Amino acid sequence: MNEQARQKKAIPETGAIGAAEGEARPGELALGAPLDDYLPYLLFRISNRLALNLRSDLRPMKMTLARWRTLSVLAASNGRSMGELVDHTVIEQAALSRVIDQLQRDGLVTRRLASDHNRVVRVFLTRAGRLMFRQIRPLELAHYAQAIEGMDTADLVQLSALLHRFWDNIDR
Amino acid sequence: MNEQARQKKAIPETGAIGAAEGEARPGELALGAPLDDYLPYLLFRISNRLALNLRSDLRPMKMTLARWRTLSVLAASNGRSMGELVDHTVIEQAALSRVIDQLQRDGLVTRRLASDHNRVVRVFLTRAGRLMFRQIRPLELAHYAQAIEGMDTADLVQLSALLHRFWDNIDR
DNA sequence: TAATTACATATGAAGATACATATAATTTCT
DNA sequence: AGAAATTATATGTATCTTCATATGTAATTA
Repeated sequence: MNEQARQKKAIPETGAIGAAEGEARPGELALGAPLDDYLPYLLFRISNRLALNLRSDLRPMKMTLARWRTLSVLAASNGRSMGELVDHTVIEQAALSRVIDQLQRDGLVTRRLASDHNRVVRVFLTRAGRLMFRQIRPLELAHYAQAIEGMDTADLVQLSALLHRFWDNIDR
Repeated sequence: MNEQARQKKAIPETGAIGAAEGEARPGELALGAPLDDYLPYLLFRISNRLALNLRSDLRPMKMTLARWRTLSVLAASNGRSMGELVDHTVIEQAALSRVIDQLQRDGLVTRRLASDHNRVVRVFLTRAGRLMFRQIRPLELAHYAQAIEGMDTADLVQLSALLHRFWDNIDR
């Protein structure tokens, strides 16, 4: 990411090369249209850049993104079932199962059968898990502070509201 | 994702279990604070849900998300170098190299040495690549249409502007 | 209540990604 | 110009994710 950043601003958003070859006929999807304003693509890039940036902080403490997000969800809402974690983390069930394996191996969470339903597994942070969360969260928040630089509360409230509407539309 | 959707609305955002254990002392990061309004987390969930939804459409045509996004970037801006593609797709260099391998194997792109710099590789869509793009794009746009249901142009312009500011802050 | 279906989680195998490093082409420095 | 540093891309290896399916538990039905 570092080397790439240096050259970034030099890249034209729509190359003459591509535009020449991909001219759209009327009624057809434009091949040479810029992607930058397409919201899903913008959202994706933001999310992945944030992930990329955070990863460098996570690496020294042997933490991966999937594990970190899972830890965060548990920090906000301990004792969730696997299924609930799947929904909250947006990690696939099979992957989540192994994410929890790893967190458990590292002593950060424990699995316990739900008292009422013997097929439901609930996941709990351990003391070490809570400690790890408290240790990493500030690093994440530092990134966030940079991301919202120059944006005031009204902007953020607005952005949050719009994103929630977006989310409600796709989450089903 | 389907089974999970059914139970989703029943999940309380902050569990009493977690809240009880993770009470924050003054000046400390809240352990039991809801994650839902934390923007990076919201962005991540949106991005991943979109990805998850799209993947089911991509699967039948043997297309993966990384390959699709790369194809999209090339459709918007053909003949980019590997490095430029890394920036635009936010896929890591090593991963992108193999993504291009695959696309090339499938006959959707070709690699060509840049005429002036013998170490930069430029990537071009083939006819088949353009066809594939035109075939998949409508599916993606259908998802998008659903995502922005109920949002008017002003909302979208606003959202886009805010996200661009966010992006500019983190992209370096 | 035995059989059937649905649900929650786990696991094997294949494929994809990440990290470190290799290779090769330029550029910079002295 | 020659040596050292930089840049662009590729590749080996370990780890992670995905897809398909297995396993065990609970709910439904005949």
